[in-house]
Formats: sequence, structure tokens, C-alpha cells
Amino acid sequence: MPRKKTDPLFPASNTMLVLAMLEEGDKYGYQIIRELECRSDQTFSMKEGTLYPILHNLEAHGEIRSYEQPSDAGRRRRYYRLTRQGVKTLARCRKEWAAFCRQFGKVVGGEACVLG
Amino acid sequence: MPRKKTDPLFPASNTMLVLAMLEEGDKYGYQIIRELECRSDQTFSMKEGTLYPILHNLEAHGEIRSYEQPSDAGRRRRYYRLTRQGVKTLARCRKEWAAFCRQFGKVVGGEACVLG
DNA sequence: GATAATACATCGAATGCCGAGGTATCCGGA
DNA sequence: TCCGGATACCTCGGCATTCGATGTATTATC
Repeated sequence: MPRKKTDPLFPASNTMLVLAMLEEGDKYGYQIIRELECRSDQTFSMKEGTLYPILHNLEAHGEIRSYEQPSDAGRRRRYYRLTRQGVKTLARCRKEWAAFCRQFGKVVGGEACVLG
Repeated sequence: MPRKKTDPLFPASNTMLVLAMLEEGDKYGYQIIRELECRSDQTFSMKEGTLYPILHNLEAHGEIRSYEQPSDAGRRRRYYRLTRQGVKTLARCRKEWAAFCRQFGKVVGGEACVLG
């Protein structure tokens, strides 16, 4: 299957990844991309064209809230913070992920992924 | 995130699921759907509008081959069989899944999913 | 003064997935 | 006998995801 460019193995997980990143504390877009890259040993290199729409979408749905706060250097930055709803959503996503992972493993073989 | 209808948590994994099902032996479309449902405790209820295009696509890429073989009852059936290439692809997918799972777990928390 | 890194954003195109619809056969029950 | 349900295949349209490309602006570095 010469997998086509846009045939990511597990898309849509990006939203969950963003939520999880924000759980540790408020972050701005660019920072999320860098930290995610670092934390996953370069496995997840989320593109800006992917992240920003997700951030805007999450905010529109009340999962996160944003505020401007320039860096010391005076650089423009928009920070995002998880709302209470966002925390709940993340918890639900984790459960769904665990269930998915368990069932997926049952079909393709291998052990289940235990979470939370 | 009132997840919209078409916001599957981990799409595109469907192709891998199909490959894994065929590893056990030749199967026809309808059978794949039924067995998948059963094997995953009703978690994966793949739709026909999802499966058949995947089957056709996999065959077009040489991952599987098909042949007609009516059931005893005379019902029309098109069986699919993994090609050697399909077996290799499945193996690669399993590795990718394991890597993804490990990294994903690292970010969202929880243990890694060990496979193969 | 040029180049890279930071930091935000949007658009178009490709792809994934499903709901809805279509066709046809076979079986059991009323 | 006729009808509905299960079996079995298929396609089309539409929404969502994702990324590459592109654009803007500022700051740091060489």
C-alpha cells in the first residue's frame, strides 16, 4: 500500500494530543508543536496548518480558552488554557482511547494498551 | 467537543483491521464485517460504505486478490486473500502501530502498547 | 543587512469515513 | 403465496481531517 501522503495511520488523534499537552499548563501554539515533537522523539511533528484550526475549533466548542500574553522579548503570543469542560473531554477521550486500543489489539494481535 | 458524526477517534486504522482479518484466512466482505463486530465486542462495526472501497483499493494496490466462490446456498460471494505483499504491509503496519501507540501513550499518559 | 527562528494565520487539495441508497438472492413465517 | 429480514454486493455525496504552501510580522544571529 504505497500509503499516500495524506493517509496518516491515526488521524484525529491530534485533537486529543493537543488537549493532553494543555493539561500540563497553559501553552501557546508554537510551543505545543515544539514540545510535542520533543516529547514524542520526533514522532509527532504536528503541522501549523493542522494545529491552528484545531485550536480554533476547540475554543469555539468551549474546550479551551485563550488570552494574549507577549513574551519578555515582546513577541506576540496567544496562550490556551483547558476549561473545565476540556478536562472532562480529555478524560472521556482517554477512556475511548483505552477501549479502542484494547479492541484493536485484540484484532491485530499483541497486548492491549492500558491507560489511566 | 460534541464530536461530530464523522470524527472517528482513529480512522484509517480500518485498512489495517481488514488486513489483519484476512491474515487468518480468505474471507468475503460481509463476513469481515460480521467477524470484526464479534471479535471486538461490537466496538468495530465497520460500514459497508467503508469496507468495500477499502477492499477495492487494497486489491488495486496488490495487497489482496479476489475470486468468486458462491456459497453452498448458491449465494454470490467474492473472497479476498492476502498476497505476499499484503503480508509484508501488515507487518509494517503493526510496527508503525506499536511505535505510534508507544509515543501516543507517552504524551497522553498511561502505559505503552506492546505489539508483536 | 541577510538569514533563521519565532509566532500567528488561512487556503486548497487529497483522503477517510459514513449514511443513504441501490440491486439481487434466499429463507422463514403468516 | 407473499413479505420481511438476512445475506451479499456496490456506489455516490458530503462532511471532517490533514498537510503543504503561502503569507505576515517580529526578533535574534551572524
